[in-house]
Amino acid sequence: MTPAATRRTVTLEDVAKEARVSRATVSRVVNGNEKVDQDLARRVVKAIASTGYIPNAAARTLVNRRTGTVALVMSGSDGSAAQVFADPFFGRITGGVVTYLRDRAMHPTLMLADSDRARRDALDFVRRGNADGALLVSTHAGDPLPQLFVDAGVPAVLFARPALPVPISFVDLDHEAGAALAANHLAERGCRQVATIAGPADLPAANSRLAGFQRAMARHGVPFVQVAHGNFTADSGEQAMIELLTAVPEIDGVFAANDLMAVGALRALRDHGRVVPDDVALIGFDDSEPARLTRPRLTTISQPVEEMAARMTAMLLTLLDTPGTAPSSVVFDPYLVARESA
Amino acid sequence: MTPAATRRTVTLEDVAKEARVSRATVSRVVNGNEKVDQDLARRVVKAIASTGYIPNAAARTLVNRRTGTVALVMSGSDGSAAQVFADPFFGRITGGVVTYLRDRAMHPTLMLADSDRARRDALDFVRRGNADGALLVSTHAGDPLPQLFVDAGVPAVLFARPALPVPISFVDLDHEAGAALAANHLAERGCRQVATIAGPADLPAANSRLAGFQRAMARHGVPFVQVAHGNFTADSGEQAMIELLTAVPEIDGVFAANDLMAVGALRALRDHGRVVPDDVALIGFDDSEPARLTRPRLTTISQPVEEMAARMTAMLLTLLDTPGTAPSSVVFDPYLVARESA
DNA sequence: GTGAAAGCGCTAACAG
DNA sequence: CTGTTAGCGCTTTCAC
Repeated sequence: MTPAATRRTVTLEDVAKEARVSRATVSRVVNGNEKVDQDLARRVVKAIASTGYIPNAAARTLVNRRTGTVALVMSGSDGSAAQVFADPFFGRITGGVVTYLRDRAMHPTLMLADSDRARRDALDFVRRGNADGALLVSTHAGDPLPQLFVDAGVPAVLFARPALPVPISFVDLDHEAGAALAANHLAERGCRQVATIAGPADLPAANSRLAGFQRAMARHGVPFVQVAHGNFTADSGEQAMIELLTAVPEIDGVFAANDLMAVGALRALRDHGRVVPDDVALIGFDDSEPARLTRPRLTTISQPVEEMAARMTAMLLTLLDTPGTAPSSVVFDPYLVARESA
Repeated sequence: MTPAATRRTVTLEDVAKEARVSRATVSRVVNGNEKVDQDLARRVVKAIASTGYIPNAAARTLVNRRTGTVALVMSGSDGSAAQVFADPFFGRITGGVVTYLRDRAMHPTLMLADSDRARRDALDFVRRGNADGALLVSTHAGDPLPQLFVDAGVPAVLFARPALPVPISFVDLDHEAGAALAANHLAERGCRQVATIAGPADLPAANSRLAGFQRAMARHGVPFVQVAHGNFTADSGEQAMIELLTAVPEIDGVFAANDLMAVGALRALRDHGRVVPDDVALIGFDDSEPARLTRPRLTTISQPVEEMAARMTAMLLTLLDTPGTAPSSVVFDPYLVARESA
């Protein structure tokens, strides 16, 4: 073999020279494109190896208009950086996205959109062509992010239905149905003094769960359910449970709008000498890791986050390949995972 | 205002024409670079606004050799995608990295290196210039990733000291000291029948914690500590605790090499009717979210992951700005967080 | 099938 | 201070 080249940077040109062909031919071989003569191809391959050639992504992108990168934008309420990443949700979404993307030789670039400035940055990131499109994990109701992307005509797909009616693709869960599952389970156990720990009021998903739960309980002859609000953290769940305990001393069933709050509720219940599920049955939502870590283990409503994230990614890639496509949506069905807490 | 341009893509050229200046001048204004005449600058700014100009990242990168992106490579044992992202560690590292990067207008691209193929992809990603450098979260001992990057001369910094002696920068924690902190605390409580739930044997950090614990206990006159191994998951911790309970029935103190395993141990302990901390004191490691969620709350050894991740990122950026720099390392000090479990 | 040549959009000397 | 002129490395018609 010839000694490895010491040049600052090996280009297509160098390979061409080495293989005694034109740049165009090397390009064709590199991209496995057209029909290139076997012999030439062999020579090119050898030249690539001997020169240690590595294609330059920027040059490619400049002409192809493709980066192989998508922005994964975590939209959080202002200044919630730490909390966003601490939530098990983040890991699950990321896992789903990465897993889907890697098989297509693509990668997500992480972005936090928790201020006007950050939102503009995220948008500009893809407008400048740093990414081909965006995956928006949008949460709260007033989030201007979706509209921002739609207005700019930037390809994007949402995780969670937009609160405001924005013409954009999204994946979501049937939150109402999930909450109804919890209500049914509680009712079947014979719970009558039922309460719920709801999520933040500015979060559409949280409201759907609350509404779904109330409606379903009403169908079971329980027209009133006490509600306390939390913010999806364990501590807030504990706090809410304490409130509930005072408001409804004879409480025998609780539905928490996510697992983390259910974990907090579990703590409060234990501290107050209530045995779960004997004294009070408790159901969470999400079926995330924490649900499996408690004692008793949490009965919960499963949300297939990884699968949803993968689907969202697939939708974005389709959108990228077929620009004109109209927005579409996919709503996943939740199901109840019966464990020990209810 | 003139009507917004409908052109397919607005370039510097268009802005120049609109402002009646040269491309160079526009470029200068855009980059806030040199001293440009106030009047011209104003005209340019106006033209940028009226044309809706957005700089093209690829073109820029092609000449600058900078992308503003760094690869965040999570190295996992083969085929552990899901587990990597489920670990609270992942979120904490990501949080630290994103937080540090965003102020510098940079972003991390996520990558999972859990196979030879994936490792090469990660390396090529930055070699092709998709990213300026790499942050390697390398775990297990045999990991070829660090060496791979060093051999290729690609700028990279590790999270966790490399098992094999590789000339590369890294941040790490003084695991031995952390374990010793746990040992001292247990000894001070008067624990004598002590055991530890160690991490995977192929993980340097886990071994250091084990060694540090054993050594410190020996200093306290406890020459032998029973050890059971887990794999850093809660389930494995529970399993290990069960083993320990049979091996050392009179056990009164346990040190788990991470919080997740401690959570599992807590479950086993409860199931066996042992009261924590009265019957047996339990200490975890990491001070991650789960440590705060249990009842009793976990006494644990704090590892400042976010801070370490930020520092690692800072080191990479320095390396990028000053290519010739010799590898450096920063070792953080752990401290004990006393809560209720010990 | 293969090569020549024309850009992709931008920055950075280098003159003026 | 500003404009002119080369490229950065690659893909892609378009002739041969």
